[in-house]
Amino acid sequence: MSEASTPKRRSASEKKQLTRDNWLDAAAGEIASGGFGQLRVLTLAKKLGVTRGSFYWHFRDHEDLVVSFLDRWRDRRLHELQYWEPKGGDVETELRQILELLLTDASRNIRRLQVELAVRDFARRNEYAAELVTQVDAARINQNCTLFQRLSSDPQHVKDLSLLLYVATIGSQVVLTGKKGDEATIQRIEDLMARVVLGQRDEP
Amino acid sequence: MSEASTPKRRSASEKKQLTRDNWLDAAAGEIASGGFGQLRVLTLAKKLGVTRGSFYWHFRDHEDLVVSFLDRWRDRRLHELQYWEPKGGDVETELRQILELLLTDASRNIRRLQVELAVRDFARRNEYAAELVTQVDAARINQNCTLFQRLSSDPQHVKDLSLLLYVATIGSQVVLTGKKGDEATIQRIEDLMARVVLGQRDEP
DNA sequence: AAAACTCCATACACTGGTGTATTGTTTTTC
DNA sequence: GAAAAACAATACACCAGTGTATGGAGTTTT
Repeated sequence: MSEASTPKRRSASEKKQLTRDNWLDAAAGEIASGGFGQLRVLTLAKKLGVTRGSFYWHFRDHEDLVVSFLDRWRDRRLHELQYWEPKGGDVETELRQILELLLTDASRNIRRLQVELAVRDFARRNEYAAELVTQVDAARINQNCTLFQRLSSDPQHVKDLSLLLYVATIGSQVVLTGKKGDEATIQRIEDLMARVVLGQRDEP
Repeated sequence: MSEASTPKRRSASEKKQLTRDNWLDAAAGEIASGGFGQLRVLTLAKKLGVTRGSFYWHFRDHEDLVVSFLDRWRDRRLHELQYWEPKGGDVETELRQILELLLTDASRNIRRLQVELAVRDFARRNEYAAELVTQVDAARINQNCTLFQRLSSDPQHVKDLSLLLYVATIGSQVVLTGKKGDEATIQRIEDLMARVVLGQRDEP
């Protein structure tokens, strides 16, 4: 979080020293492709071109790595919500922006998506991860609520719509996992959701 | 969780011999709680009160167990779709039945849900599992389509609604994973989805 | 009842992974 | 520029898990 002056670009030839964050970045790759269950410090070390001796300098043990990774993930997910304020004057365009952010945009960054799904899966058997996931979920749904307040005056209705939208996006990310033709499908869901939200506006 | 610590000799007290399906059932428990990554034949053997010698008689190796489990899962998921024909004369009550089946009913059987989520997660890094999941997804969405044909005359609209409903259900199962107050939340989603589907009826 | 088949136990070899201790090599700091 | 601190390599002990080979114990077949 606090190192801005040392970007530490390490290529194979430049043997720069590693930071804790470098290890976490490498871990992200492993977690994205194989989940937390496949997270091996040995594999990470090979990937970074060092031995495990380095790892046990930066981290206490394997669990320390996992917890640190989860913490960083939570912090980043919560922090990024700040920049989500849409700035379209029209209500409909604003909604479109939100939907695009939640669906199209999220599906493009497959690495981030894979990590999120891995964290969600891990949360099913790890108390700490589950706690962080609920925090992030709550924050996001709450965020949607504030964005949707312009669409309806009924607060309960706003909450319901936010929740529906959220589970729909998560479901899309789970079901449509990078297959062909998913782009178009996501677009269809996006359109439909927009129609749903706009159509349900202010009718109790 | 706890079993008799006498792996020594299985006394002839009606100790029935194991079948392939018994092993698969035990595997379901492990997969539900820990995912495919935690599937150990040693643990299974302990759970069943035998040693690994038995396992390697019924299965060629660990992979054989996984593939067999996935096959059985696919077969059962496809087969159960047969019994989903709702028989409510009214269109709305029929829709309600479908929704209850997809949301409330599915969330109650947490064991089945956990297994499904584990399979989905495993599918992200296993080609074969991914293939089976797409099969099941397609079959279910298609099923929803046939059920929804009574609600709209536009086939594309029917497809869209089916897909939206499906991703919403999956998303619910992923997000609301057994926390407190989920029953009520699911009920709200169910109501909202019903309003969405009925409200969007036959308007292109 | 002997042979054959089915199912399970035991023992062993082997792999891949963790964690620790110790030493070696760079960077910082004074 | 030397001491100190940060980082990394090596070697080791150790464990959990797989797969295989082989030898039983029950049951069924002939």
